[in-house]
Amino acid sequence: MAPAASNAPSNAAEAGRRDAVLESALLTFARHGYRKASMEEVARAARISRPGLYFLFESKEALFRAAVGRALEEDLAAAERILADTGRPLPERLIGAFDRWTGRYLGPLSRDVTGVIEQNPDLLGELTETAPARFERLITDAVAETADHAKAVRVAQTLISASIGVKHQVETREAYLERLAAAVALLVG
Amino acid sequence: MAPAASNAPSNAAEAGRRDAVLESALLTFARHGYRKASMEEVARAARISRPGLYFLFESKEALFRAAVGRALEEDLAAAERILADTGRPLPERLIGAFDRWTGRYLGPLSRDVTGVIEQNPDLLGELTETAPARFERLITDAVAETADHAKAVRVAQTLISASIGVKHQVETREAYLERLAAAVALLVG
DNA sequence: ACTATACGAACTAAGCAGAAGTTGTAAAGT
DNA sequence: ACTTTACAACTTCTGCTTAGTTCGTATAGT
Repeated sequence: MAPAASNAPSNAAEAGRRDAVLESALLTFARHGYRKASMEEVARAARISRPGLYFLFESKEALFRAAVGRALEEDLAAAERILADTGRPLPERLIGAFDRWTGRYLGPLSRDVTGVIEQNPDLLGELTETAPARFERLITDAVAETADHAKAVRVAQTLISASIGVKHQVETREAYLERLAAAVALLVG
Repeated sequence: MAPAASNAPSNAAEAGRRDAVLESALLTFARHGYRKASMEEVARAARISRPGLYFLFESKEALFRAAVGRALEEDLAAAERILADTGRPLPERLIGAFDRWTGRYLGPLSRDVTGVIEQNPDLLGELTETAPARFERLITDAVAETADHAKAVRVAQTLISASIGVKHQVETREAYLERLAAAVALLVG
């Protein structure tokens, strides 16, 4: 066991530092892929030294898991927040949640955030299954505001399938949102 | 120009021969991919000699285009036939059309028919765009039986997006049909 | 209307040695 | 709580040669 790599941050400042590193690390992984993104490059992007990275994270794998895990948690939390804002109409909230979960990662700039996650399920473990399941749960619960549970399940599943399909059909976030809005209007009108 | 490779079949028997060759050729291409499927192997599967293949088709590319083109045409024609059978309820016909267009190519046996098409758009030319566009047209026209044109367009697009999404989510034809049936029931009920 | 055989040109795969890059750790410094 | 520098072990890339495939065509045969 190395003396470094304190996985539990001891104070708020250190936690913020970790978060900033995870943020830029995810972008670097997304840009070059897990394998071709070197720890050197990740460290440079985070403006720390490479051994400094190993002080914060045990290994490249652990760093990758933490970066993806954090992004997923944040998107899930943001989606939950958006859906909970019952002041706004349900369709609007649903579109907001999908935008945060999927739309956000479309377009030339960050197209491969999804890709780098999908292409390394072995490194991420159960995350690749639990996170989408949690998102489905959020959508189902939101839809259940206006329909019984059984129907909400089917509407949520169809919405998610449509979202995945649209993601494969379009190139831009705008086009995604347009098509998704149509699906939402038809399915929960 | 070679004296062989008569692209326009001169009689019904020769056309049937070509069709049988195209059928097995598509399966061979699907199983090994375009590059790794050799003309030798395609010929063997079609029970003719390799020079015999060159008598029927100008080149490997032409054979591939013909094989994919024929499959697409047949699926499109079958979908059109199914949708035209107005004796059956619309949802049932829609599911049948989607099954022929997409469901048919799911599962361990022929999983890569779609793959070999998607991975060689350069060899297929505009086919990869026109065929899906024609399928969308068929679905839109069918949905227009029960809704105005503007809504039919949106319903058809959402149905197709959902179909693409489900295809990426499931492993078997049965699971695909189950999820698609739910989408159809919700969108054209 | 094909089959069998053969052949050149081009491409692909396999092996392999050496260079370069990467990971994770250590040590010393501030 | 880091940085700089350094190092061993490992993997990946590069360039090269050789060997093997594969495409497309030709020719002779039935």
